[in-house]
Amino acid sequence: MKSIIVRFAPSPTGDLHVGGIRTALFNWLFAKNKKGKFILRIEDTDELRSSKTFIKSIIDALLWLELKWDNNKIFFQMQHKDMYIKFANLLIDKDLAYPCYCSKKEIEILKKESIASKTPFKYNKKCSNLSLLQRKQLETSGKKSVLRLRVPNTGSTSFEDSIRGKIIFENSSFDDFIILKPNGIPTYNFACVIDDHIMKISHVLRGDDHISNTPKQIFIYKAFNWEIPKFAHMSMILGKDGARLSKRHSHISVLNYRKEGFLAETILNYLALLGWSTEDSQQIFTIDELKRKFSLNKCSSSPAIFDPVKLLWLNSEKIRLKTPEQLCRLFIDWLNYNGNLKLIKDWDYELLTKAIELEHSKIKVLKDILYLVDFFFVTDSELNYSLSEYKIEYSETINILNFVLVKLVVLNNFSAIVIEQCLRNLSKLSGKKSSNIFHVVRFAISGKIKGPSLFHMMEIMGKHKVIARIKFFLKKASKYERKK
RNA sequence: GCUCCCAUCGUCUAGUGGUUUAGGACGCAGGAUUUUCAAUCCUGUAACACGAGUUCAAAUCUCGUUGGGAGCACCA
Repeated sequence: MKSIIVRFAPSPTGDLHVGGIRTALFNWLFAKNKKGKFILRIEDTDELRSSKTFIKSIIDALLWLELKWDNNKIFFQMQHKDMYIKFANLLIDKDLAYPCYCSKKEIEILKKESIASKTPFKYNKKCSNLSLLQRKQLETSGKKSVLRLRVPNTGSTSFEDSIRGKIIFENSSFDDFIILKPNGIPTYNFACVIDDHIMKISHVLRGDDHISNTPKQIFIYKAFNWEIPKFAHMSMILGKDGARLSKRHSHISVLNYRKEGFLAETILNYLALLGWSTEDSQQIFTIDELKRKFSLNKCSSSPAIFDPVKLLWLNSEKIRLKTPEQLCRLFIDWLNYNGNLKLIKDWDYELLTKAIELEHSKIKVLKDILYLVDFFFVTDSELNYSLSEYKIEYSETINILNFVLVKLVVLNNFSAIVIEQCLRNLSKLSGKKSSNIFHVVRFAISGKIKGPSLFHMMEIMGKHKVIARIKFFLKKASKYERKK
């Protein structure tokens, strides 16, 4: 059996967006599932728009998502310019391609004419039958040429798409397209075929925007008499407005999701769900499960709209599956990635882990941890009391807190259970509603009206800090009241 | 304009002629639980684009209509 080799071939003309990552992911999953190879090829033949920055960001994104490519090296097309010319010469020798001396301006005029007459543009083959002598004359007169492929103008070309089934094109709808630019650099379709051939690519898995390139590429395969790989075209990912993500929303790099605190495996899991599914509609997968279960015939042929709300849900599910220790590590790595590690430089990691455990169910993105647990670590005066939502009146608040203080000071065992008992007793003793007591204490020590389980939060904070906080709050409150 | 692709709840999808009063997930609404916020657990909400045909039987097959998308570069 032929060995399975696939490739991901981005052009470094922009950051990798979710559409690009999905293509990479499906190729990678397909390779892993079939125990094949996954190759990374950078299609940098567009000299004008390609940049090193984008190459770096593409590699960074793949590394973050751990979509590792095989052979431990990256193929750059521009490092193999000579190879394309060699192959092109082969076609000239067999007269399957010919140089064309028409200038860009001449072609422009032809195009305008075809628009005016409402017929599709096709190159008029003006240069297709020049004699060798004529070519030489044009060349010595300084005329630049491109290389065009001879395309059959009768019959049809078809291929069996692994996702969509048979797709047929009439050959007459194609013209003799350009395979080599005047500077000797190949055009996309030519370079793609040469590379896929020399890399022994067995399956070409890409976005369905390439469907109409496929017959052109088949013309090239046939000209060389090469074996044609299997093609599979997956549906596009669209934005909320139903427009293709890769164009109008192209500024959204996947690395942005990293910055926001999404987990790499969330991105992969979610993207896998866009255009692929299992019979039981399973939603949450480990990466190993994805590798094991992925198959092309479960890929959908209709486009999918990217839903950030579901992505967020999935991320919180993934986060819930982590241990507090793992999350703490992930959080630190995330701060480090964003250059914000200094924000927690005085924080005690052991306390942080406990705090994370306490608020685990509320964390949707890593970013959330910061504002969810910061009150454990900041100094009393750094605490921002959000008074706007605070409901209980001043005198009552002072009253309760003074009671609480007296009770807490004498507590030897400052564990959640004991604290709870203590505060509930206080409620009975004083006749004050327990919910009021809890509310007031919560606000005094955290500055918030929402938060983790009160008694656990107090236990973790420790007796010393809890008492100090309450005292600090009382002082602050009395000042505030006097000002009023 | 030409060519190609696509069409099930708001969104992602299951479904490949009868097992379907169309299943799951996100979302949304209501309830239970709870010291708050979450989480959790129930319950509910909502779809086969339309029209012909094939068939005893169609979301599923065929054709047409409509709608959406992509491609038509000396971009990839």
